[in-house]
This record gives sequence, C-alpha cells and structure tokens, in this order.
Amino acid sequence: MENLPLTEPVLLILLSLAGQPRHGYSILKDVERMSDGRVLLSTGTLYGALRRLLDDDWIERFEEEESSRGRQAYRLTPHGRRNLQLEVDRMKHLTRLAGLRVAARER
Amino acid sequence: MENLPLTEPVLLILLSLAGQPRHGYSILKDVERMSDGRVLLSTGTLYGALRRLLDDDWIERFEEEESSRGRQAYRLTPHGRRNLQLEVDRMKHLTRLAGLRVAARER
DNA sequence: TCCAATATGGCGTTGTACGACATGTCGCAG
DNA sequence: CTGCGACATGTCGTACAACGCCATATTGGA
Repeated sequence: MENLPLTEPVLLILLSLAGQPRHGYSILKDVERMSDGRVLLSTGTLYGALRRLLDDDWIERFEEEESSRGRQAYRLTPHGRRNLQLEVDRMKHLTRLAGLRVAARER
Repeated sequence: MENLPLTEPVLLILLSLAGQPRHGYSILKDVERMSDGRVLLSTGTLYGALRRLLDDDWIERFEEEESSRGRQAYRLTPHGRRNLQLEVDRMKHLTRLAGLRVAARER
C-alpha cells in the first residue's frame, strides 16, 4: 500500500474505471476508445498494472453474481478515486502551463 | 530518429525547453519550479533523457559563445517542437475527458 | 579558504511496458 | 456440428527508462 508511479497506462486504466466497474477486456477496449485507437494496451501491461493496483488498494475486485464466465470486474476504491482526482488536478495544472509555454512561439 | 516514449520526465524537460534554450542544471531547477517541487529529476534521469532526445533529433546542442564553463545549452528542434505541440494537444484532450469521468461521482 | 550552489556525466539496480505465448468460452454462419 | 472470430484471463522473458549514488569540476561569497 505504498505509492505507485502514475504512468500513462495506469492512468488510462483508472480513468476507465472511474465511470463504472469493468472487467479486464472491457478496460482494454475502453482505453482504446478513449484514446481514439492510439493506445493499445497489451494484456501483459493490463494485468500487470491491475495486480499492482490491487496490491496498493487503488482498485478492488467486484463480484458480479450473474456472470457465468470467468469474468472478474474491478472497481475503484475510495482511496483510488481520491488519488485519481489529485492526479487529474495535477494534469490540468500542467496542461494549462504547457499550453502557455508552447504557444509562446519561437522568434 | 524513431519515436521515444513520452514519459513524464521527458515531457517536463521538453516543456522547460519550450520557452527558451537551457542547460542541464537549469532544466532541473525549472522542472522543479513548474511542478511546485513535486518532481525532482535526478541527474541520471535528466542526462539519460537528454541523450535520447538528442539521438532522436527532438533537441539539439546550442553553443553559447560567451559561456566559459562547461555549460552546454539545449534547444528544441522544429521537429521536437512540432511533436511537443501534438503531445500537449493530446494531453488537453485527455484531461478534458478525465475531468468529466472523475466528476461523474459514485452513486 | 572553505563551502554551497552550479554544472555534467557514468554506473548499477529496479521495475514498468510490452510482445509472445498459453488457455478457454461463447455465439453464430455455413 | 464445426470452425471461427470476439470475448476473456493470465504468464513469461526481455528491453529499457527512471532513479539513486557516485565522481568530478568551477565559481562566488562568507
């Protein structure tokens, strides 16, 4: 339960879970959609990241009764949601700054 | 001259160079300032990243005549600036989406 | 004269990302 | 009823970025 690096794949996974609980394959597809097909997580990346997120209590398993298949849904913990919120705020701050800097054209 | 992963350290370094050419140590301090002290690049990270950015022609060495010390300034190439612009646009798009997703509170 | 800040860089460890591989289910078109 | 593509979950090995630590050198001020 320490802190993990908030890399792009991890961020996208969390973002995908922010709206609703999902199972692995669904996250994969959602990330693809969110990024307009630019980010294609491999299953290696996905399940590795999910394990770390579980270890650090950012997400938790979420059992759906009626699902017959081996599907396992994941959902954000309050802890995870809090941290995601902080991260998004940080990103907003940074993009604002980035916009200004890049806009100040070469002369 | 292929594409390199746009990780957080790399992004911050580029952002730091967007405003003006800088030498290594100056980038270090600027990144620290930009992130309100939250991101402290180690020199290992910095010079490793700079080498890769040079290899991939995102930045170039920029000789200042009057500098007596071993200072070597770096500056964005047009290629690097273009890519940075694209990356910033991508980030803006993502943050917008992230804001919406996270704001849609649990129920 | 010493010391802190400035400045550049190498090296080894750690851990993430990712492709490749492995396995199985479900629904449907032929 | 059979093959196939989408759905679904995971492991393993490798490559490489991040980072801490070390080494080194200059400059300006107390």
